Amino acid sequence: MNGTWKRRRISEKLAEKVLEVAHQHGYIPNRQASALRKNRSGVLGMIIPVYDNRYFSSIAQTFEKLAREAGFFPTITCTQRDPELEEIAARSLMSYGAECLICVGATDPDAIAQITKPAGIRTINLDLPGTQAPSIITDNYTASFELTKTIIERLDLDDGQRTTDLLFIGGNGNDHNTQQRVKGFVDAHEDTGLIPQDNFIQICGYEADSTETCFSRFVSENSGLPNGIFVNSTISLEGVINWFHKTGIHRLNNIPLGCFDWDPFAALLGKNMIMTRQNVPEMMRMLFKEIASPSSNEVTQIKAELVM
Amino acid sequence: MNGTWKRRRISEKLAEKVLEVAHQHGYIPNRQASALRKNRSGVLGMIIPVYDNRYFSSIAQTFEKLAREAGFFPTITCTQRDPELEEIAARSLMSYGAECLICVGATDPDAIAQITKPAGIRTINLDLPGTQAPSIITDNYTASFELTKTIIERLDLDDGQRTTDLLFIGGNGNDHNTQQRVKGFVDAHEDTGLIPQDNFIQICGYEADSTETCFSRFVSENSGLPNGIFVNSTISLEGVINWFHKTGIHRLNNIPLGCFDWDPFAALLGKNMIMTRQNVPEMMRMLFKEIASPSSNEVTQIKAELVM
DNA sequence: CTGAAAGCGCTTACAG
DNA sequence: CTGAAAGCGCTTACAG
Repeated sequence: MNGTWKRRRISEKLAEKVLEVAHQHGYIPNRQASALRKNRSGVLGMIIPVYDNRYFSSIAQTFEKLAREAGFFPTITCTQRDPELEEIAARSLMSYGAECLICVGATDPDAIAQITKPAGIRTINLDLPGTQAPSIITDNYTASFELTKTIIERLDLDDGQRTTDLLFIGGNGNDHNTQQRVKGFVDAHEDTGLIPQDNFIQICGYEADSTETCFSRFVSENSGLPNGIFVNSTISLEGVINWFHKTGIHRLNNIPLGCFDWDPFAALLGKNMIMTRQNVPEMMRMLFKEIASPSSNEVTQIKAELVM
Repeated sequence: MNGTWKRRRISEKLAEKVLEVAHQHGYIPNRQASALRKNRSGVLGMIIPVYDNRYFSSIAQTFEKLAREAGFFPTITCTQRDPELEEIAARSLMSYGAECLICVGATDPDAIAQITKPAGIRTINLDLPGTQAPSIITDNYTASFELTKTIIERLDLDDGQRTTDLLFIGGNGNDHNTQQRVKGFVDAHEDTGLIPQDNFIQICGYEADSTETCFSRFVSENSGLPNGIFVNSTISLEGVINWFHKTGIHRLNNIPLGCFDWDPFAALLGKNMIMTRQNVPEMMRMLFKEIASPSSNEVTQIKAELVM
């Protein structure tokens, strides 16, 4: 049934007859048994924070397509940015025979590599880098630098003003991406001869709720809206937009709003929306190159695109 | 390692010692071998059209969460509304031992039930119904009726006008959901003493591109915008919004726009957006009820919610 | 009560 | 060249 008859003295005619009968009876090979014997399952596991935004859903969709085309069986599991769930999911995928584990935006990729290593299972990091496995990520610094510059150009600054009153909001202070994006944000200020205020950098988590709360507090402490906003992900953007929705959505039109990540509907909100679109197809291409021929534990950075 | 020691005369102390050593060595049980022997894999398979919209991504996310809570191993695969890929994916999931196959928005759910039946594998349909397995779907007729009524209320109709000039766009004429939504659309007209024009019902596929092309053609043939628009899914909405983006996004404010499906950013586009939000948590609750205790091949309809 | 054998559905090295 | 045995990592019915 698996084609090995070709290596035997079995006629094509007989083989076809057998295959035909098997097909009629609805025979489906048991890949679990095959995997057990061959010590090769063809399963490619992926853990990903969530499905419900364009960046991650597009990663999941492209990954599945390419994996199937390469003859693998893709299995994705979403782990809600919960490090404990990430470990459980990793073990579970290994239990089910995953040959290789792709960790997307994992809280602690090195901890997962630590689990897979003794079992001889490879790990590849995507979106957030680690040190124990090859990593493929966006060039967050450059993309953030460019996004910030573009927002600053659109700000309504007084002559001789040294500060921008531009707010950076959202993200996780412990993750590499947020750190690099803050760095790009700060450097873009300096590059323009401006300085960002300390309390204008609000790292309050990615979640919509926490971002909305944070933004609301910021506005009341600041006694008004900032000059412009840099939102760190579409997930956080939901929180910011919710605040505007509750307090007057038209105010969105008066303020330059940059968002790190892209969404087709969000891109059309307000008159001043600028979005960063990460290059998912290219990241996936690099991922399958890495799967096909393993390299060293280096970080590959992919350029993102500015969408206005 | 699997807990059966409790049925033997093995002391807890010894068991713990063994488990501890196994843990230190990074032992992970092989679920494929276990599944082979027990003839029970714990794998729950799901096929779904795409991940990249809120409705399907939320189904995927909730499914995974509940499956894991119920002790199953969820495996989702997206099949791009391609009937051939749906069959391949179904066979593939069966090969990997899926105990039960959940078909979400499948083009031909009965064809898949036909494949799984001989292997003794259950099928459950979600979103689109079939006749060979239990189905859990949205009450499309009622939701469409209500959405249409709400759009009609907002139309700027002349006194004595018999037609609404309200456009229905998007969807697939062969699928049950589109048929029911068109029925609700027509009946809501009649209920108001109005009639929909024939050429104002444009079933042009769900894809953004085909909807944009169709809308563009409609506007030029109609020599202008319709009075209002009923868009059949957020996927089709992307096409309509793209058209407005290219031709003047401000015009969105002047036209009541209803969309069957919900998206947090789309909900805030224009001043006249009305969205139908399908009740994913309730659908998932019913799904796991069905998984736990199989019923007959009936269709369960879940009410959707209107979001303004 | 418990050790050891049989067997799940495959693949492949080996004997004849 | 090819039939039949061994074995992948588990679980469980059975013998003693």
